[in-house]
Amino acid sequence: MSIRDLARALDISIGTVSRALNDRADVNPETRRRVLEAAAAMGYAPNQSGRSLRQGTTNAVAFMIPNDHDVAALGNSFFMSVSDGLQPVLMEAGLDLFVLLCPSEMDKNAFLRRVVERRIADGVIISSIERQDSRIDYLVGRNVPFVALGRSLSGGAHAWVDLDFEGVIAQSVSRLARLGHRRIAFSSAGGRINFSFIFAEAYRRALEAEGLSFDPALMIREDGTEEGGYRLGDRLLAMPEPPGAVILADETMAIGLYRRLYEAGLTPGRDLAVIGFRDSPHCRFLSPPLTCFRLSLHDLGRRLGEIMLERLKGGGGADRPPQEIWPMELVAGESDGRPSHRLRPPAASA
Amino acid sequence: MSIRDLARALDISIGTVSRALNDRADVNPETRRRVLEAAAAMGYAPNQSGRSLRQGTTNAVAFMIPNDHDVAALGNSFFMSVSDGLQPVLMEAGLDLFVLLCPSEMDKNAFLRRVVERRIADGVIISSIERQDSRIDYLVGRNVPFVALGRSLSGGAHAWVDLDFEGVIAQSVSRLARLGHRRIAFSSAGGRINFSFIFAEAYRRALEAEGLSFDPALMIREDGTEEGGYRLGDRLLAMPEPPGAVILADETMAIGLYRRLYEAGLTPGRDLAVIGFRDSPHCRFLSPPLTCFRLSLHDLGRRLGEIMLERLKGGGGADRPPQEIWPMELVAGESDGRPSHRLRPPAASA
DNA sequence: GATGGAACCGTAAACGTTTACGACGCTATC
DNA sequence: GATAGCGTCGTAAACGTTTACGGTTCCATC
Repeated sequence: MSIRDLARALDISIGTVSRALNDRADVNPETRRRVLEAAAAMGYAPNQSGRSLRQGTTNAVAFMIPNDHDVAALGNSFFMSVSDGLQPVLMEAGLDLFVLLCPSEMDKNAFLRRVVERRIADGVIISSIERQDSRIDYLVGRNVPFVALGRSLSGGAHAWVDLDFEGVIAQSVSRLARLGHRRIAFSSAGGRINFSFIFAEAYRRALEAEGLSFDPALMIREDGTEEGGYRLGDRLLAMPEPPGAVILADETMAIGLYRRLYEAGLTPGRDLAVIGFRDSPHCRFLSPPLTCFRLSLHDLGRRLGEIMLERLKGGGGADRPPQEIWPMELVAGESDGRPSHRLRPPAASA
Repeated sequence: MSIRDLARALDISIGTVSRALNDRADVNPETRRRVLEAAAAMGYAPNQSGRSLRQGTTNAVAFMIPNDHDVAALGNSFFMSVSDGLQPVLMEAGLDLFVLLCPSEMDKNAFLRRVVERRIADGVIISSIERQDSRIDYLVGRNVPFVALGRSLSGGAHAWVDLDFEGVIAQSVSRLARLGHRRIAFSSAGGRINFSFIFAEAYRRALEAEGLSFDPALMIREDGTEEGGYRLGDRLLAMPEPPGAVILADETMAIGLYRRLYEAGLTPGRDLAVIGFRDSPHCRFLSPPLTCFRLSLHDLGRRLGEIMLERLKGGGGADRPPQEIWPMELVAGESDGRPSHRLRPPAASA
């Protein structure tokens, strides 16, 4: 079922069929109608490989997301929501969206190179951006249209979209300081992901802005998972001089942290102030409600699509590529009360 | 950077280059070495469109997952984990995996047709199978290699893999009955998804097997989300004759249900026995621990990949397509205690 | 009636691969 | 020394499209 069959059935040339299907000008309206009708009737759709080969374009955009274990928690709901906004924008423009999962064992650079060199997509969206990310240098070097979901020190004038980590931390610290907190801990996953660095830097600056001193012992590295949050609770409880508040770089941690606190007979918000990061559905049912920050991932995804289309059309022209930081809005819960000094479990203090 | 450039650089014919790259027999080992070396040095990778066009095969498998709102909750962790097992198997065989998200506004059938007709992938994995699913008829009719993640009444002898819903319900009901429960509710999302029907049917049969009577009021339809679980709690509390136990078709509901119970001053396991479905990471931190069922989604994904490879190789031969039901193993928590009659909130009973 | 132009359509090349086929050179055999 | 066979390689066709180019028809104009 190729264009040839369709042409034969209609007794016209394949050139005309192609023009009719592609809405070109120089074709008789009546002919176009017949072609479209026959195509629908015979269930014809152009072979994408043929088109790609001829046009040098695949009509597809690849969204590369890592399947790492540490991102699995975050990634799930996060990337799905983003894709949900991204997809319709691309589809509107006649582009397919291929979500590509980079296997955990495979090098992200090698994976990306493979995708680009085999010409699987016209444009790429990369995520989980590292502080220095060679994928960006590679894409810039090969002049591949792309958008990064996350900032980086690499590259330079490439398009990216990112969340306002600085704003989140600044708001959190200042809010806690207003409540009277002077020892505010911060927990992040570390690693090479750039937002870990941004978070850490913003944390120090925010403390400074509030006139609070920085204590290295209060910057705690734990996975951004439920388990990580549980272990964070362990560590906080074991500290000789525990903080009165903790800010989480990943709200998923709150689930584990809450659990650990409850096990110790403590209540979040009363015995330890907790502020989470994103207002994710899985945390919406924590009790007491978690203070965190809202952002429409759907809108973010849509914007990502728009930028992608721009990059594809522009062909890497002289226009400044957009670089956007999306603010997040505080959602006040009841998890971040005034300081108390009850963090030691009752058993220990008895 | 095509095969022609590579051939020119090596001063041999493109035919030989192609044979060398594709590990064909009739090529001098020394020549092959030179070709591979040059390809690596010059960063050459065969253009996928060219290959596809010539071979009539795309070296890709499409994993079509819906982006519906009701599956968004389930889908997140579920599909990611499955993909994580699936991906390496395909990659080992030189196949790319494209995760395709069907936009919520778009008809699933139209989306699938588009994918198949444009020859985007050699094989398809479909999910969220409905009781009668025309996608299956379509794929069978067009002789497209595929595996369904979920049973259906449609099709017939096609390959599928599914979870053992019957076993889960039978185990849950019998376990609760042994604990002395006689009024056991069941909550599922309904809709056209086949597992809703399977669950409902299995529920009735399991009651019968235990000599318990079926009460339509105890089959409660709610979304398989946190919110759905919360509303389920509302409804249970409002019942004139509340059940002593409830089985959830989606463990995510447990999060909302727990919350609602706590708000009413009630404790899962003591005041209401709760059994969830899957042992998902998001429920692992519920307190008291949720009784649910374990299954390695990673293994399931791997098996899905193996079956896909089989289907692609077999070319739809005379062999029986595999149809597998994966058993799930009970993980005893503390959420399913003996019956009590304290479901009415203390305020109401006081 | 010759000419120009517009509207429409057919022809054929090109995209980058793979692969059937045949050609070449060499060695071993009778 | 002719021949067969093997190992290696080049040639060219084919996959399904799109598109530049030229051709045909028809109508309007001078």
